[in-house]
Amino acid sequence: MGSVTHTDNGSSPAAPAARGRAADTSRGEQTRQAIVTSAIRLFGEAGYEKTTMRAIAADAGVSVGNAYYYFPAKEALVSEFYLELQREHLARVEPILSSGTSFGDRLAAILREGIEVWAPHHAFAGRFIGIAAVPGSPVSPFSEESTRARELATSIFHRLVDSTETKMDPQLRARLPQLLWLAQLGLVVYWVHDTTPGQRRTRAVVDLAVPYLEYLVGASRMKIFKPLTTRGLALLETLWPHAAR
Amino acid sequence: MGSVTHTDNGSSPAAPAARGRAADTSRGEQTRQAIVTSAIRLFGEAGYEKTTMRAIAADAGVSVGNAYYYFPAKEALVSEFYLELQREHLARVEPILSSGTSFGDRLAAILREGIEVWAPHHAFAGRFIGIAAVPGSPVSPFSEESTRARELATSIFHRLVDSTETKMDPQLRARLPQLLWLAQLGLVVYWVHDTTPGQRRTRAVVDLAVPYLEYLVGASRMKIFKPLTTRGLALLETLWPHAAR
DNA sequence: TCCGAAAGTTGAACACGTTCAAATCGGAGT
DNA sequence: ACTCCGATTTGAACGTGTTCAACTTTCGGA
Repeated sequence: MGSVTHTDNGSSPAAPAARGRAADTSRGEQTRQAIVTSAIRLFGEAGYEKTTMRAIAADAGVSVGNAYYYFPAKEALVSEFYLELQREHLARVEPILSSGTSFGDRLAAILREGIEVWAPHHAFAGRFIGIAAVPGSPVSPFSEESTRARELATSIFHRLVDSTETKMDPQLRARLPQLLWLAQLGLVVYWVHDTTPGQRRTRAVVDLAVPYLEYLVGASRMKIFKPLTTRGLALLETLWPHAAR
Repeated sequence: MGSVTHTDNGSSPAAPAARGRAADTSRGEQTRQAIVTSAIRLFGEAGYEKTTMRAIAADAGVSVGNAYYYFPAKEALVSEFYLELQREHLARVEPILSSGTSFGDRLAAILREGIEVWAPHHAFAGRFIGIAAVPGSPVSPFSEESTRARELATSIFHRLVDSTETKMDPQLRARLPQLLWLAQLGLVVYWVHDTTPGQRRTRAVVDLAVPYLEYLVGASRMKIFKPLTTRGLALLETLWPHAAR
């Protein structure tokens, strides 16, 4: 869980006078990490609301004000939590991508691992989605700030698609990673609202949806489905122009 | 805008001792309305965060505590705002449903009117979605509490589908209203995040998506599309069992 | 070795959402 | 007219996220 190489994410230790931007002064980075660690643990233990900034600061052994020196708001700490889980997901996905199984099997495995990683934090995820859904938020999956995280996520599907031999419409192939990312987004929203024990409903949806997607993808190369594919992709192009990754 | 007949919604004036449930004691209802009116106006003027409970109470001429006698939280007032706009949308949709134009034209008109109604509150809608997205929230479109609002919304699409003569798979016809509701939900999410001036991107999406949907619906009765339709509906059935309206 | 500026840190203070014990009101029953 | 009793109303108080002016530490260069 914990010890994953920390990719230098965009979050800044310097809210004031952000010009210096040196790699990481040992002291500052240490404090920052202490805060993040405490926040993640407390969020996981007590949820979002119950975990107060004062508690996080106390647990990390710093003052409240100091936490705000490194993070502009409580929400920013949530995004650290998210990054932690995304790294975990990424690590678990690696062997799946390397495996030689079919497109559908690997897609299902990727989605299931995502659910698995988040499962212990279902309650927290509800709050998280509330924060991520508001447009201005840096945690929003559509925001400028999360471009990196978005690319990281789509890169998974890029590798999946690139390494699959399933025949499909070439235009679709080019766009499939983004479509899968969107599908995953929808799945997450569904999962968060899924109150069945262990979110078993969501798992059932995956079981059904993945073969369906596989079928659709395969069908895309058939002549009769061309208009469906083409027009769908045209819609996607309006929705999400290809230039903007 | 303002003077729409007030359908007796579920919100309660009685947080404490809610058993009596009499129609509406003149006094209480008057206070309640004053608070709602002030809240809606201030939300519209200054947004969600900027509008404080103290300001709402002051504007309505009551004490802060009194506002909490009628509404359990600030969020509850947001749902009043939402209801107001939904009523407005409903009113505008009425003539559209009665019009004899094609399925697609009416669907597009319905969606466009929705955008029109919300357009002045784009910023506010961002916050609103953040609140609605969290599972426990009574404002969540999937929550128990908003069953009524959900039914009201789907009823629009029910009437649209029932009064359309477009040929389509009968199974699909039975489920189409819910699918359209889901599509509308997606559109709203997209619109909220659409930063193009006047949200013109969203309008373009409607222009493209509606004919596409019309095409898909029409195609559903063709033999070659049967598996696509059937399996899609099976997925929907898992996702959202028909029994649970 | 010392200085000064930058980085880091502090805790009190502020504004806000929310709670609650107490005060007030209004009308039904006598 | 009087008395209850529930419905309504109040405002002070609490806990929270956030800000900020002041303080301390660090460290490169004279």
